[in-house]
Amino acid sequence: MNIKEVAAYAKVSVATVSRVLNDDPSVAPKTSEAVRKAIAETGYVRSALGRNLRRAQSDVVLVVLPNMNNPFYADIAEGIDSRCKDYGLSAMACNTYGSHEKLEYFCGFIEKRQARGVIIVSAPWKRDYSFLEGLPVVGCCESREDMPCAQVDIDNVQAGYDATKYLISLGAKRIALIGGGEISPSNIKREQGYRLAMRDAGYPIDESLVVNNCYNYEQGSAVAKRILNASPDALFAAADEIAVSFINAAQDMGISIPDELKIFGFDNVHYSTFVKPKLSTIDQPRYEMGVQSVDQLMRVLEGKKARTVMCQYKLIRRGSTEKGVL
Amino acid sequence: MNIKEVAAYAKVSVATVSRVLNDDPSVAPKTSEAVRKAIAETGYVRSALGRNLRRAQSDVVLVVLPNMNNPFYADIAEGIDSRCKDYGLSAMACNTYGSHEKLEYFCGFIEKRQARGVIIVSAPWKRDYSFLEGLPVVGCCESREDMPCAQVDIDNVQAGYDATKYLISLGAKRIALIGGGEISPSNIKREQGYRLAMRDAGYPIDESLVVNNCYNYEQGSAVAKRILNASPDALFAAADEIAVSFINAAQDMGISIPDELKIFGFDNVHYSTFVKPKLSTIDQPRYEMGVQSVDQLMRVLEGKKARTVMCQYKLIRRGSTEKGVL
DNA sequence: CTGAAAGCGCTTACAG
DNA sequence: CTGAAAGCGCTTACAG
Repeated sequence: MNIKEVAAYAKVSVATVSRVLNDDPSVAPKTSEAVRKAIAETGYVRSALGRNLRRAQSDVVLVVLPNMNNPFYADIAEGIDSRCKDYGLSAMACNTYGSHEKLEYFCGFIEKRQARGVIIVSAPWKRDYSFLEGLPVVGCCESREDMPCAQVDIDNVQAGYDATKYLISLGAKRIALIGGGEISPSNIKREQGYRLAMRDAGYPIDESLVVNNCYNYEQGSAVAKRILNASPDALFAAADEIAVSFINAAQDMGISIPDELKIFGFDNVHYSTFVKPKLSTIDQPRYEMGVQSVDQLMRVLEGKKARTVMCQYKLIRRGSTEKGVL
Repeated sequence: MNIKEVAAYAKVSVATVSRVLNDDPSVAPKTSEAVRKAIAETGYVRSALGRNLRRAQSDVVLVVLPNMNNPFYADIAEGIDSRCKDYGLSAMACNTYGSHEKLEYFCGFIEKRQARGVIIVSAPWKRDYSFLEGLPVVGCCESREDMPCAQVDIDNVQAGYDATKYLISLGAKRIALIGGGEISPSNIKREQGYRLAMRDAGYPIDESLVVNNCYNYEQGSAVAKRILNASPDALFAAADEIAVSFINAAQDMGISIPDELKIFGFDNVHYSTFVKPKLSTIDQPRYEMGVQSVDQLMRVLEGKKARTVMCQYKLIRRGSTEKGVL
């Protein structure tokens, strides 16, 4: 069933059917009604292919993200979904699994006219991003200088600084840092913040307490013993999952939290409250960051100047750093 | 830049450019080379819109799922991604947030010609699924009789039976059941399996130990005290998140696990090993289920008979049910 | 208020 | 081996 058949069924021209489909007010009420009746009776569904080809634009926004394992992305996606709907667009998520080739492949959907724009959530960490130049693309999280597009993020240097300063305010002096990928922009910034705060407090950093390239629970557990044996009095992990691995490792070693060791994470994922004590962490406004990403993408699409947006994070105090706190 | 301009640039017809684009072997090597050069020099990217309209098909498979919060879906998505690639298709994920309207909306992409087919992961729980009749759609998880399409799932009745029987084999007699949605097909089946196993063992079910509509950690925590005060000797939760909430609640009440209470979950999500003791659970072959879903979808698209596939699950024994087990 | 016609960017039988 | 032409399903100026 195509528009021509519906037109014949309703005894009008295809132009008229098209006008009804597009709510053109110039169509006479009676004609419009007849066409709607024909559409209903035939079960006709307009082909987006014909329409999009003719209008030279798609109504799909691609959300390109590393994978769906991290629930951190879920709220961002929800913000994107919601705001896209406001603009009459549909968001669809594609996984790169960290592959730069896949990122390029999905961005290619713009040029192939299958997507109106792309929101890149936590871009893979290496490589050249110059191919994004001029494309309707917005980055969300893992913002970086060499990405030629508007980006949405939090101030990770400040967040790392705040977290460390908070631990210091609780009396910590020997603070371990367990970081993620050495080339991850956010990780680099969080470490910068950590180092600034330690310097400002006048505390030396014991480099044996600093570890990087620690991505998941298993890797955290693997280095935990060595770090904990060096007796830090606090620990700042660049991800909640790592922090949780240290909570467990510390408890196995009979180290009491938060008395002997304060542990601080990052991201406030839902299971950060499943552990005991509950994890203190940084909460990023994930949903809002998704919304902002769409807004900036729309600015690009409308030819307006898009800008890089820094969102407000929250420091969440819980039992892993303070006794008696929820 | 369109195919016409490339043709002019290469001094050939658009037909020839199209043939080169489609690797038609009838094109003379020299001509082909010249066209490829033109494409490279002009930076031409073929419009998928024109191509898809002409060929009357899209190369996108929509993966419709409730949300991205549950890492359970991540592995399914990865299996789908991987298998789609084998078929030259691109998988894109869309969230319904449990809305039946959104499910219908996304399935509409098939009729709008924007998607070749749809894989519905964990369909929303109520309503009429007859609109799927005849569409190239496959269901994955939460399989149901009234869904007129091929489906991929595990045998949830048997899994519930096995889990319960396993707890019984460890000496449990008063086994609590904490279920999810009362109208979720998988939940209903797991409870069936539980009841069958209890009956086969000749143990009565204390209905005060059976709870449903318990979806998340908070809801688990909310009912935990009442259930635990009724002193079950084991507990089967229809989701790991619920099981974890009970591990924590039991420990708060001074109940020792697994000695006084054995706890069993479902799904083997990654944080089921973050807790202490580690959680015994049922592991579904998520990746494989994703792969199978694509295979069945391809059968539908090729006009072959697709079938409903039951995958093998694994019962994972850990410390929440047995002392000394990893 | 409505219709005939051009055209979006491709692919593919058909003819040569 | 290559090109001219039709046509996929729409939208939209243009004419009336």
